[in-house]
Amino acid sequence: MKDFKRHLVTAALPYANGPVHIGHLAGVYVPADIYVRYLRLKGKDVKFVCGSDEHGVPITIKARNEGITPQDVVDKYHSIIKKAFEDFGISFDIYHRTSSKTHHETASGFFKALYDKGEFIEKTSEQYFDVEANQFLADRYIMGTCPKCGFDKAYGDQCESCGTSLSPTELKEPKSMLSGSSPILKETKHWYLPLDKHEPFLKKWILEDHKEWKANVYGQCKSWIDQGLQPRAVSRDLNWGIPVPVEEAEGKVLYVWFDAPIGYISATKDLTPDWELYWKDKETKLVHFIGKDNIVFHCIIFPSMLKAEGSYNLPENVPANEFLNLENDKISTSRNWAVWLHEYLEDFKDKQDVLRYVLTANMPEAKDNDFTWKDFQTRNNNELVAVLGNFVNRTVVLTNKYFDGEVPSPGELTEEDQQTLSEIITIKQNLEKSMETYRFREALKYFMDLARLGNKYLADTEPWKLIKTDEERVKSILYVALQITANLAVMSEPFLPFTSKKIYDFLNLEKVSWETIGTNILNEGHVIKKPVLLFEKVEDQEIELQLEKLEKTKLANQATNVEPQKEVITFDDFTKMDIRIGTILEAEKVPKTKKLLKLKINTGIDVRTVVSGIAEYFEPEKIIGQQVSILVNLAPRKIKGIESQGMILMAENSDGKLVFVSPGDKTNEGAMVS
RNA sequence: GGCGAGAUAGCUCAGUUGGUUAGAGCGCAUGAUUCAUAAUCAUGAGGUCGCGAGUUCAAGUCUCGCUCUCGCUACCA
Repeated sequence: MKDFKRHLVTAALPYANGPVHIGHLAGVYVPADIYVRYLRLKGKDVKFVCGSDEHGVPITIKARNEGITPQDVVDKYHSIIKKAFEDFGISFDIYHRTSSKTHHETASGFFKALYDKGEFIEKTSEQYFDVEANQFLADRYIMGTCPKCGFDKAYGDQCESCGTSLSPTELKEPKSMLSGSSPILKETKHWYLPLDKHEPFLKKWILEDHKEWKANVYGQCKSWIDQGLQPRAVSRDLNWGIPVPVEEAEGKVLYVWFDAPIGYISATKDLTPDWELYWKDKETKLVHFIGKDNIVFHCIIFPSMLKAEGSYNLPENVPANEFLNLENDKISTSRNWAVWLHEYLEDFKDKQDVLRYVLTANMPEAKDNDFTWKDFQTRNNNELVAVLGNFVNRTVVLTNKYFDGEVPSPGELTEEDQQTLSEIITIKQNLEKSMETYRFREALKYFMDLARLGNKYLADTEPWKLIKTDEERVKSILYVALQITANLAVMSEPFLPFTSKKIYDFLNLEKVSWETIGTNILNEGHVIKKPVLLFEKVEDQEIELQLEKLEKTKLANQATNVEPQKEVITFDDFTKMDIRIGTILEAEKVPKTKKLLKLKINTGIDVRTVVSGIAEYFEPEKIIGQQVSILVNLAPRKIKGIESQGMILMAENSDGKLVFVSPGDKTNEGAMVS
């Protein structure tokens, strides 16, 4: 493995429209922090940069909804996020933000450099423009009638009623959400990064030169490259963001994914005047820590940008984690299904390390993992308290009890003693190997092995018995046990920084470097203090409290999930709809689809074919004979080449499951619903 | 449906280039121990490595097909 002179480590920029939760921590920030702390302990020259990603359309929408400015939104979440990271000991050298002046200049300059080199292609297309507000409209700012379901409040990118993805020009009667006026189509020019042009380079760089990347990362990159890369737009018509630094680009900003990764560079600039060393010197190793949703940006797009510019380093590795679930359910900000970092600290004061430990031990390195409170309790009680905390405590207590807290001078060490001490070095080497290959849960396991080794050593040597007969021997034993404890203080620092500090404190020791591991860190005669408990048990009731909290969230979601009433319609509007009771005669899956069933339905009027997206919830054989409500006078529509003549009425419950709307008692086909 | 990732002990997961009797932690059982936050230590039970073929002297590991889970994507009136 090449030995680099210095390291630059980045962690994905969190998007500043909400606080951060355990998923963020487990996926990106804890592993990055462990890695960086380890490098620092080894005396490496390392910079660890991150910051808030503060541009993009969702922030402007949130601002509009809350009646505040986008700057207010990002100010609020930037400070919440920044504090959460500090509280958990995520040791950034700088936590920056993309709304800063430095970033605007850097991103702007980066664009200009590529522009001047002719690295972009320009394309002109027609987009909606609000004449009153004098600006182009983002897809989300256009509302109109959905061409598919007729819902009159569909957005330009998606109809919330039927879920269809749309493009703004498909909407009927489009209206601007800014002024309410009808927008006009107007030509607008945008700049594209021709990823296709970089394809040969990416192919070699990733597929040949970086086969060591994690399977999920390598696989996803390969899939993208194999499918052929397309030019990607790097500008948007929006007024929140970084203006495109070209004369003819008034009212345009850099697309958020273009500006966000440049945030790593801006952060480094504000951190050190030597920033170029960290970005451009070939002796610097660049590593991006991200979640799996960010793989394409960090492995394909950002490297293409850097390559196009020409003077920057490319990442040596991009260790992306999978996702963390919570109690068997996807973590979701909008559904409030998460453990928020600031709330955790309210309930578990000063227990940052417990969470860091549990998240590391169960880190989603190779596949999605599940966080459960029960597991949290078990790991705390059976591993942190029983193995680590207990070993340190018994060693320090014994030393205080037998030798008044003075590190005893050992006699001649037995083979067992030496064996045990040399084991520390083996553990150190294993741990280093894991760290350097980004296997942090494995590294954590090795660290815990050291505490286990200590417990075993004490059980085997039994100093509490020997003290009655052979005090000299006990001196050697506690000397060895104390060295293990001191080694634990050093080794725990990357994983459990708060705990590490506690151990150092009562050992009355100054922080030492990684390379001290395996040596005798505590000198004989050195006086240690009384121990403090490193961890305390988590009781059942604390866990129940958390589970209740989640249960409440579930209930609250069900309550709030009820859609508000739609616009009032007249009786005439209603009578236009012809809804009948029908019976399903035949049902079969539409080939090559996941959700579609082709149904033959006896409507009383006739027998007709209806295509319906219910295949995920019903097996075709089991719904034959089922009575349903069917809208019979809906205009026919072709779906997957089959003409669908009507629409089955379904109710969606709070779990998202579909149920038939059918009469309570068996009714004759063709009966009208009114 | 397309693409990617995953499926190994009751639970959570390792298993790097195919190589002896498939490992760890937790849980469980039995025993030892009492310095320690009733914490520790030892031993043991427990696996058709998702299913089915194939390549090989040898397959958890490679190839093909299938099933299920997760993510992206398409389909949903």
